[in-house]
Amino acid sequence: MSFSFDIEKKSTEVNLARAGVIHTPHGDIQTPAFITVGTKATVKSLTPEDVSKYVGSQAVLANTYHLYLQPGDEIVSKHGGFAKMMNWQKDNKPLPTFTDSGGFQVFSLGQALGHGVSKIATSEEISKRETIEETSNHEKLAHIDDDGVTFNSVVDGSKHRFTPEISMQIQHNLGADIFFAFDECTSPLAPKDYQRKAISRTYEWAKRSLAEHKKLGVSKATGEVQALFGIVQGGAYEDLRKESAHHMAELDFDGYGIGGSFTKEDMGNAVRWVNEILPENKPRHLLGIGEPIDILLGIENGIDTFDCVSPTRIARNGAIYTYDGRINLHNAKFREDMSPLSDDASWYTHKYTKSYVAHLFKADEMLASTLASIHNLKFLTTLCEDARKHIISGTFLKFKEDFIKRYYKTGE
RNA sequence: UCCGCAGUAGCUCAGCGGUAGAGCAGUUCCCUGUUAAGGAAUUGGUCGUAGGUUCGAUCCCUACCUGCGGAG
Repeated sequence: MSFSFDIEKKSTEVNLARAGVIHTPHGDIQTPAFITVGTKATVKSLTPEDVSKYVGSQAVLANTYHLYLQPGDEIVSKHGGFAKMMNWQKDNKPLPTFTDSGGFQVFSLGQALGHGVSKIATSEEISKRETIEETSNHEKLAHIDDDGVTFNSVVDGSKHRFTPEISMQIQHNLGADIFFAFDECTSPLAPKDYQRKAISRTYEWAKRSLAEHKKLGVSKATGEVQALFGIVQGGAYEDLRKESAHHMAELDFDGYGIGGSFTKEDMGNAVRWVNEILPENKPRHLLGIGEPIDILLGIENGIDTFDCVSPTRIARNGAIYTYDGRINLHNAKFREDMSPLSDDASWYTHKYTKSYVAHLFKADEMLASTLASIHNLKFLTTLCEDARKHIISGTFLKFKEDFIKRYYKTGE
């Protein structure tokens, strides 16, 4: 069985939104869908059963950079791929997986390291970018050239090199159903001419990724066909985004990722510029995004799948999503709040009070991270499921507006 | 009863003749292809009580109170 994508229903209200199904050798993904991040072949603080059963995640995304360094992609391959290694399945049936190419680490361990630079910037920060000078070579853990990236391991400091070819070889060992071309993710604070250079480099790397993938054939780990997605870059610039989208659209990828940096205000626009160009019949993944509002904007503008560390990261630090906005369980007012974490009785986290989970956070208990992570992942997973239903029933816009009205009513 | 030691932020403790600091706790904030169970900000004190010395006492002196240890 191989890879394909069916569009089940195009939105009757907005041009780009659609509900679909991604078929993979390890099961289907109903889209739009939130893909849970398990960087090192584990979703932090959760068992695979938590993720499949209590969250209901359809797929997990792991990272090439991290698994290459630890435990090493050859070991992952000996397990039959990272899905098997981490026991990612439900009722003994395999579930789909993604791997990211390691391109993002070029940014997060390179230009961004030590600067507190996020890939999401405000336009204000971008206008002040000249105050951010080039990081000195001693501080950076990654150095980019046209052929690839040389970097130092965050595990032990040892020196390594990624090229598009090496990323493909590693990802064939990791064995995900869907994996990404090796790209360069730029800082939102990088000047435009650098971002222009980065999209042509990403284009060259995309062609090399595709060629290497074809040469390698099926996954070494699973013996199955893998789908390769090309990545569109271009920062917050409309012309660069469109140029990059045209680059990728002309290549024979199975689907597309939209990566890189956006301004908070322009994310929906950037996604629309790109998705109006990308071929309609191929799935589109928005890399590393999702706050609830961003997910709705992405779906409206033609995104099929998302992944994001935010739900689990903020969960580990005490924050959870609610339909009335994000709350911080460290706040004193939750000490005696007897209401359930989730109002929905069908959710696993309905059984726990805010007071209890707040206590777990204050006591520094591991279960706090577990419960909050289950909750936040369930929230985003459900958000995507609900969006899907409303696209099919033709009521997406009202659903989106109602959600946003309620979510932002109380704060921000 | 005597001797010694100690009383400084909610807790554990620094400090010093020029009207006080830290860590933790507390109170908040931040996190978007995870170097993240991470990071940041910030509120708290008539320095045990009462006198005295001094230009000036949390610091030196006296008494008292409280706690701990020792002697009896």
